[in-house]
Amino acid sequence: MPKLIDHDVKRLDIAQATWKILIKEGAGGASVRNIAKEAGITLGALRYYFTSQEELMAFTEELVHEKITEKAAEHFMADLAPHEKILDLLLGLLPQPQEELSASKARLIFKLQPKNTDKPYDTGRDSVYQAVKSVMSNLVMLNLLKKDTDLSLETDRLYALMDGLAMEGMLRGTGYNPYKAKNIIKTHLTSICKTESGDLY
Amino acid sequence: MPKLIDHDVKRLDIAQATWKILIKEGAGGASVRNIAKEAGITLGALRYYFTSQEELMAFTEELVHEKITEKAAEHFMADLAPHEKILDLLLGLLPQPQEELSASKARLIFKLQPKNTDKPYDTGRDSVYQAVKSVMSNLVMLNLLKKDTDLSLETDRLYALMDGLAMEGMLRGTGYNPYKAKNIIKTHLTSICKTESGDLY
DNA sequence: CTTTATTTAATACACTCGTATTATCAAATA
DNA sequence: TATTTGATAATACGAGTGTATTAAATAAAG
Repeated sequence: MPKLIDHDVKRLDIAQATWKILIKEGAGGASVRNIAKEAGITLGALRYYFTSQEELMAFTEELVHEKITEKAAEHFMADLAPHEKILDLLLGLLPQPQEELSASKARLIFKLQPKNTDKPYDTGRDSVYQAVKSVMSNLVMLNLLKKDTDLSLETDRLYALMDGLAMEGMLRGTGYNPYKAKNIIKTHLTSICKTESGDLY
Repeated sequence: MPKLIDHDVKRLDIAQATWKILIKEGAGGASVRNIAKEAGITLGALRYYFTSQEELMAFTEELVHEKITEKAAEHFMADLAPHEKILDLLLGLLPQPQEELSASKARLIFKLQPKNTDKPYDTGRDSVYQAVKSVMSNLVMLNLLKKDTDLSLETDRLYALMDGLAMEGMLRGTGYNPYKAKNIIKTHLTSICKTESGDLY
């Protein structure tokens, strides 16, 4: 009977506005009023689609993680050599310059946002950690890792490196050099892979 | 003529209270009222010692960086084998469990705090970056690095790794395992150092 | 056209924020 | 002791926050 507005589409619109605000002003600027203004709706309209700010944030965070997981899956299915695929995948997890809706930055902001629940951060729900795990698992399958590699340790090492690089990418506004990040990841992959098969990276 | 209260000592007290609040509640909880309560003084008293919140924050951030630089210098002068010194130094830059006033956590919080100035983050003023640079520089002096090492790249790689590990340490409350971090750093140092001199780490 | 459910808009409430103002208290000098 | 100056305390102001409430507008169904 009412106006024909797709509820889910509108929720996506609002979540994207939230996303945009988060990147532009950080978590501190993500007030419901700011978000409503960014989405071009009023406060009441926003509250019609999301009954609380917490719900909106959870929805947006989920959206960001879905986007990252999706992107990683696409890279996995690319028609490239394994080492090329892996390199592209990892680079895709970092902020890109002039990226309007950076999933990497948004993920970091959510990750660093202190939840009122005092439970520690759950890496199991981190899309980037899952992607890194997949990458390492693939390297094992392809028998590319050096002998006597501690898989768990190397997974955590690569994960920490990715988080550090992502942070660097987020904090540096314009003067961020993605080529440097690419070279760092290449160096890292080379150092954990067997050397016998030549310089893959 | 007045009460005999050392101005600078009191400013340090307040800065320490700020530090404590930052770690306990994050940057969002660091309101002047919260800080005053933590320091056991009133709002007016706080404003007497710091004319603005911004000044207080800058003072506290400076204090944190001084503490880190100091600690790193101590480690450098320790009477240990070079590789032991370096390992201890790097570990000292990470959050330690049950550490009341963690300089590492406080530094990260400041680093991630979006300044109203839109200038990008200046690594030159980051005490941890300086420490990492010193470490790498030392490895060069001692001729411990592998041949054809890209010093700038490896410095940035280690820096990113340290930031990632520090983040992990900050986000995990109780379930944080410093031994894992130690092993990761050991592995990393081994991978960038020459192998001929045996397993140093 | 009227009804009805959906969507929007506007305003209000209680709270916290940083800052400012003002008066009061304490102690060392004269 | 009186005075002066450092230090403290209490309160207020305007802005911003999340949420709640209520009235209005919209468009499909009868």
